[in-house]
Amino acid sequence: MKNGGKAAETRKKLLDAGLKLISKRGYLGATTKDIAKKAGVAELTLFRHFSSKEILFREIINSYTFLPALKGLMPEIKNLEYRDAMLLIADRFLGRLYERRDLIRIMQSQMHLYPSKVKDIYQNFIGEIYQTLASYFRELQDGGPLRDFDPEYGARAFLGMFFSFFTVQEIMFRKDAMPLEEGKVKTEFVDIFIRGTVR
Amino acid sequence: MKNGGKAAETRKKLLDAGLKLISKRGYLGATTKDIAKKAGVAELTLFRHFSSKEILFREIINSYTFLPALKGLMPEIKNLEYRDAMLLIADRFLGRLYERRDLIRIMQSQMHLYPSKVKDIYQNFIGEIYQTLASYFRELQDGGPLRDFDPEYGARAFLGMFFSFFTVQEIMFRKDAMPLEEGKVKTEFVDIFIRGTVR
DNA sequence: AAGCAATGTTAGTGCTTACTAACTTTAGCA
DNA sequence: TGCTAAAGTTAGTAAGCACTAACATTGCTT
Repeated sequence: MKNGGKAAETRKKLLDAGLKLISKRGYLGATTKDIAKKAGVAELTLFRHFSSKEILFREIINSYTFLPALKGLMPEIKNLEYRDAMLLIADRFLGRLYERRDLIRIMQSQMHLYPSKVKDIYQNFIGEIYQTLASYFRELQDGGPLRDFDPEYGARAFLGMFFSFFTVQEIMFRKDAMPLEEGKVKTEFVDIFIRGTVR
Repeated sequence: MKNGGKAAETRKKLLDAGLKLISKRGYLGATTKDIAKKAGVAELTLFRHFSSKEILFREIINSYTFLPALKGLMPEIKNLEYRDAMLLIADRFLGRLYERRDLIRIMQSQMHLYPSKVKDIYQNFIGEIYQTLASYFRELQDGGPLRDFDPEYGARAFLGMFFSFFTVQEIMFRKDAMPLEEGKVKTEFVDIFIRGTVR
């Protein structure tokens, strides 16, 4: 392994440690000393890789920005029935949220520090999902099985149910209050979204 | 006005200023100096009312805890049609969220600092709403117009749509991205919840 | 008018933080 | 073996933080 490879490895360790600590304690609560310790390097090494704490934070946000999560799913979905498609989308969406829970925690708690940056990320992630889902609805409305509701609002309603569930379960209380079972959440929410609640 | 009245007034000003600043900058980001300044008093006065910053924070959380928001609505609701009832609930719920947006911001970002305290508050507020709504569903299922879904999950789905909408709109971006119109949100979300999305 | 509770003013303490300087140690590669 | 990039070690700085001491001032109540 080259020397450059070692530096890149250290850099990665610092980004990982920073992500976890900041998501846990907030930007101000996570000290450079602790981040370095968690990464297993000297504090000075942190500053050799990132000239300030703020730059480290920016790099964390950048490097962990997630790629589109749903777009690649669309071809696959068009061959499914409506209900199965929605179940799949719910599954992937929740999965993505779980994968990125640290980043989401940061977004929710550090929004005030870097509003524009975090906004960009949010729009990359959630915004793209909204659009994809809304256009899927549009197709199914045009001569398809769906009634005439506003697709944008529908996408927000659907994803909002799951996002809120995720927030309560994972961000606010770590599993120890108001537990709902994940599998049942998917089917119940999807059924409500499809059939509504009246007989 | 008595002297005690003046002290109580100062105390209130400090609680108000603390709520706003902490909700904006976080617990660590809001300094006692700034809180006192915002309240229009000397920093020392803050410490004469609250012996430490942490105690000030606790008092803020305590004093702004909201009372049950939906329970009092139930008698009123039983005379309404299902759709009108759900619209009213949506309206009150969203209204309550707007009223308490500062506290909710704190809950979302400072959860990790005081998990048990904030958890209590959350359960007072949201938990009670869930229960109330779930039992309303139960009644309407028993020989009423509602089909047989799990009422707990239904309550979470319904309130989750609105909570998520509120979060995105008010907490994450202050109105400047992905705007949905509030009135339309209520009717679209309620209609989806009632009728679903298929024809 | 006098007393007293509440607040202001000024100056400070000790601690922690982000960040730096100067020098040493390690480990891969020519 | 010796060069070099990368990291370690130690010791520090300046600034900001929560919080305190000592004393002066305000204004309501009687």
